[in-house]
Order: sequence, then structure tokens, then C-alpha cells
Amino acid sequence: MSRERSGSTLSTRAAHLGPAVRRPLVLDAALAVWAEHGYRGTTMAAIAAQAKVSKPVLYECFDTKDAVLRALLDREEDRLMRATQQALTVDASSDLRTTVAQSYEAFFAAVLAHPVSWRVVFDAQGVLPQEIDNRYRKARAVFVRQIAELVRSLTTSGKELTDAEAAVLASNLARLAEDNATVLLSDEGHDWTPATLAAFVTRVALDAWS
Amino acid sequence: MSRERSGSTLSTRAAHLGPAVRRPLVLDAALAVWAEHGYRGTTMAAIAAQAKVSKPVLYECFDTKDAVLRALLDREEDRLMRATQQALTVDASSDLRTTVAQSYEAFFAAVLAHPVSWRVVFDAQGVLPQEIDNRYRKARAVFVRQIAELVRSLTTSGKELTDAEAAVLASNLARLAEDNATVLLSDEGHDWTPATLAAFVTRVALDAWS
DNA sequence: ACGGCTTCCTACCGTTCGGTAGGATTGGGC
DNA sequence: GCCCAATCCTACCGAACGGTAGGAAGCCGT
Repeated sequence: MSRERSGSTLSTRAAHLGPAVRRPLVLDAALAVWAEHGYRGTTMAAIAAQAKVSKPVLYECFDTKDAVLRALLDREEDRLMRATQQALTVDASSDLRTTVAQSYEAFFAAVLAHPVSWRVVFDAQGVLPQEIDNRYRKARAVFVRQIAELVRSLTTSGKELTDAEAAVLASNLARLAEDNATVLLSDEGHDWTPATLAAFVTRVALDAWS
Repeated sequence: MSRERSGSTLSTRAAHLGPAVRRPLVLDAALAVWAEHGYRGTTMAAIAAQAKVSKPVLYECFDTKDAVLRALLDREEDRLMRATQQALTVDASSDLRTTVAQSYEAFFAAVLAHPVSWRVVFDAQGVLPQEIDNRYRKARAVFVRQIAELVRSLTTSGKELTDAEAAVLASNLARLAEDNATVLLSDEGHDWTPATLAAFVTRVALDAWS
């Protein structure tokens, strides 16, 4: 409830920069607010306060809130893409496995280098009320832990997994379930049945441990 | 903007059911509203309208909006879990691969049987403003198509993939990237580096096609 | 039929948030 | 020094939403 500087009086007056110069500064402010307070906390008043500027100045730079968010996503997405794109270029001299491994590594490195951009562009963070969000995470954690347990109890000896590996694998299996459920329900998903899709995703996910 | 019956006059008067009897009906209404208008459209007024009841009646059933949502998630989650749980039980007589395949199949079947429950419990749908959401989906689609292209151009002949399979595989690879990026940035992710995580997820995802 | 208790409805309040009107301040050109 | 255009700020509006007050309508026992 302690929303400091929520939108009222500014202490000092901002410099005369004009929309063109201030626009990137506004995006910086929006990014900072999003990083700290999540999507729901990213209000025009909060962005203005972070930029040390009044709301009408914001509206000189961007016509609407959606315009701010779009510009922000454009910029941060571009930042991430430039960092990974070269790795996604097809290198005819290497095989698929090497290419995929390199792409993943480049992507993960980019995420570590720009964690805030990552959260803004891809992670749906802070969109739901906190209590609901916590609930969701907790439920998923239980589910994943159950899967991890199952995986560990069924892996053949000789191919044992560390705790960290089992946790990641379980999380991945759960995520694949969610992703493919979405596929199944989407407009393009009518070629699949639960059986065929399950067989396919099992092949994707598990041949290394079968 | 045509929000019918947004909260004003009701045409007929509802029956005298009392909170205990009406509570499940309220949840049904909330589910229907969520299915049609997404999370953002699920307001107390909309739920009341769908239930053909006034807002104070809602508040007789549930003290707060969060309470409604929590009860709804409890119910729908339970519905899905009951449908998949038996498949997740460890069956010592079968191997890991079979168990995973059966679990996936049970899960997908449950999702198909209760698509609305699925969307409410797992799919973050309609939380973002539509324009932003469209943007996100479009960006991801481009990304996934690029991956699909890459996968097809690199698969060794003799293990060719259909279009549908390549699309699903590409979507899965992208989702794995997102999931593992989250792992990498989470509190438990400090044991991983981009390189080790990339190697592991490649092993997870791709040994079937290497 | 009538009292009383339960249940329901209309109409409202307070807050938050996107967006705007209109006046004050700055600074560059002369 | 003075003027004018560009820029910024305070103060406000209206809509949407969660939540509530207070009275009307229905139901049941007597």
C-alpha cells in the first residue's frame, strides 16, 4: 500500500529534452518499473515517476499505454534476438545435434546477460494477483516433484541422474505436457490424438533414458 | 465495449437457494465467464450476470474475489488431477518409457475431456491486453517456424519428419528453452551454466534424432 | 393470515488507472 | 532585455472495478 510518488507532485522540474530525446529514457523507466513491480505494477503513473517526469510528458512521447508497451517489447525482444540469432543461423557444416546445443547455449547466455529483457519479453510475471500466482506455482511445484520422484525411481541403474538433473528433467517433462496440450487444443492440432501425441513427445523427451 | 448486463438491473428475480446451494453455481458461472472472456474479463459483475444473480449474492457465497478464484482453481485442478493421477502412480512392473508415455496420454486425454478446466488452471489466457498478447504469440510463432525450418534442414535422411511433427518438435524445443531459462534464473539454478544446461537439454530433447 | 427470518436486489461508495485541459516555466533568437 | 515557441507540471475527468448499505420480496411456522 505504500506507493511512493504515485503520481503527484514532482520535487524538481525535468530538463527540456523533447519527445524524441526522452523516448528511450521513458522505455528505460518502463523496463525498470516492470522489473521491480511486474506487469501489473507497470502503470503510466509509475513509469512517469520512475522517469522523473509528469504523465503528460509521457503522452507526448507515446500516444497510449499500449504504444509504450509495444515499443518496450520491440526493443527488448530485439536485444535478445540479436544475441541469439547468429547461433540460429544454419551452419551446413555441422550436424543437428551440435547446432541445437550451440543454439541453446547462446540463448541461455543471452538470458543471463539480459535477465530483465528476458522477463519482460517471455516470462508472464506479475500479471496475476499474487495470491493466485503463488497458488499456481505451488501446485506446479508439487506436480513437478512428483514427476521427479517417478523419474528417479524408474531410471535404470548406470544412467543415474543427479538431483539437479532430475529436477530439470521433471520440469521439462511437465512443460512439454503443457505445451503439447496447447497444441492439441489449437486450431492446427486436429491431426493429433492423445495417443499419437503422447508417443511423439515421449520420443522427444525420453529416448536418452529409455 | 458492448458489455451486456454489466451489473445493473436484473430482469427476473433469482430463486431462494442460499449460499451453500448457490456456491457451486457461482463457480460454474465463473468458469463460463473465464472460458469466454479470459481472466481479465472475469469480473465480479460479469460472474454475477452469468449466474443471473446480483453482486451482493456473490459476496454472500464468497467473501472476496480472490476467494472465488481460489475455489474455482481448486475445483478445476482437482478435476484434471483426478483424471491423470492414476496414470502417474508408479507401476513397478513397467519401465520408465512406458510409464511416461501412458502418463502423457492420460494427461492429454484429460485435457481434451475438460478443455475449459485446462485453460483456467494452466493456460495464462487473456491476462494481457489483447494487442500485447497477439504480439507475443506472433513473435513466438516466427521463432518457432525458424526452428522448424532448421530442424527439417538438418534431420538426417531416413528419419524424416512430417510437417506436423516438425512443428510440434520446434514448439517443444522453444518451450524447453523458455523453461530452462527460467530454471537458470531461479534461486535453485545456480548450479547450472549456459553450457551445462544446454548440453543437458539437448540430451533430453534430441537424442532421438541425433 | 401474519410475523419474522432468510435471501435477494437496486443504488451507491472509494479507489485505481488511463488519459487530458490549461496554465506555468524555460530557453533560444533577435 | 524581450518575445515566442517548445516543453513541462498541477489538477482534474470519466470509466471500470471491488465491495457495501439499506430496503424489498419471498418462504415458513404458527
